[in-house]
Amino acid sequence: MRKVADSTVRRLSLYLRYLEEFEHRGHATVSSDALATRGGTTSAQVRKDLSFFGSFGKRGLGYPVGDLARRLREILGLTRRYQLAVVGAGKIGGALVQYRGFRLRGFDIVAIFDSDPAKIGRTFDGLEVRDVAELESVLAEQPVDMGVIVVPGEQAQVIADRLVAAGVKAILNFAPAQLAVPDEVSLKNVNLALELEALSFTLANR
Amino acid sequence: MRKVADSTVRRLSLYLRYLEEFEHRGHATVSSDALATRGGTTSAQVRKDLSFFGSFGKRGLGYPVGDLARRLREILGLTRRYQLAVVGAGKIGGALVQYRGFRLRGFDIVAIFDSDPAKIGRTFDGLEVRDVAELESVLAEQPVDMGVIVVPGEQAQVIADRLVAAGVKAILNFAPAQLAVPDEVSLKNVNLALELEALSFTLANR
DNA sequence: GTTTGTGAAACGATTCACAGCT
DNA sequence: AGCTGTGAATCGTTTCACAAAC
Repeated sequence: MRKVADSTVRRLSLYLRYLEEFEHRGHATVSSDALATRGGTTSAQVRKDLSFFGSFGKRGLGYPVGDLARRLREILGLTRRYQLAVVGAGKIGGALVQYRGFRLRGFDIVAIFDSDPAKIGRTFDGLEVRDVAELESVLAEQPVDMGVIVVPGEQAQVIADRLVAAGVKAILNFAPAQLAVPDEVSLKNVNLALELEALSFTLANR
Repeated sequence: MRKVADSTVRRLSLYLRYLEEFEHRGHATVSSDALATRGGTTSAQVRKDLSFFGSFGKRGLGYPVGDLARRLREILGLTRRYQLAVVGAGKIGGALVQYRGFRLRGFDIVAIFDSDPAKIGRTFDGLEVRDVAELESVLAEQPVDMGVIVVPGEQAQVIADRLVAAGVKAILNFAPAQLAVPDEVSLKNVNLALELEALSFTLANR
């Protein structure tokens, strides 16, 4: 498959949400312009994004809401569920486990690890915190598709290496660290301090 | 000031962190190449990014670590502290309040709100959850620079409007919603489901 | 008449490459 | 000799504009 820009993929996810809204409101078709207005972009952008994957619309009519939503789910790989392991049972790690939005969209957190004896054995939403020392053995028995790293920055690379060795093919990293992973593993970073600093920049440069 | 690309600002934040590392290790100067290697980018990129704001280096020598870090803090607006209000005292909201990383980098959460009577009056890290009905009166007495929205998607726009009316100039939005804010208010979105779906896309299209 | 799909044009960001300073 | 600062070249993304389909 041709290389798809990250920004394109993000917009596809958004389009899918908007389509679900339109579907819910009983619309049978939707125009690129309607989708664009909903998402704050342009109709040309919507059509370019979609045309990358095929030709889904009817000229003069627009796109069939249900069909397009289905196709986007296929394209985004959302026709199956994903198993996730969270490493780090601190405030954020615990919050992620208990957050229902992930499950709702097909992502099941099936394991959570920590190295702190005070946290091991606690449960979040019925999920017991396991000793991170057992990461390999737990994942051998219960394989996961993605790993979520929520440990301090210094420990993040070691955890990433262990997740990769355990067969994880995608990592969502919340630690403020620049992780190195093999090419075949995909990596996304969420760095909250970075977002706040970007806001700070705009406040300082108005 | 000329328009600065968002990607540039993100890299400046990263450069600042790397400079702090180099400073900590006692380096007096650092080359664009050293910074680039540390951050996984190119030396030309580093020089372009910096040259946007001035000429900080010495040819043949590199950049003075301490001076450049200071300048980057000025550019990013990090020479002052910022007061933040969090709206939504659920799992994520609570986790943010208790997360020490923000305070460490100059962002103080001084108020947290929720509409759930079961949560109002609870404290996180000594900070009492206030009724969101009191948002305007609390912020009138204790003004904040930034608002953090951690409420369900349907409520996010109303909260954004109220924060803006209360004088907030920057918003960090965790709700899965496309918020409309006036031009003079800066907005950053963090959408975790979107990140997971981007990972899902790469898994589905390898 | 409406709206898609798509080449072409415009724009923006990154990389190249080198003159100029230390 | 080493490394910055930057104009020029390249690359990638977005917008334009219109022929084709309904």
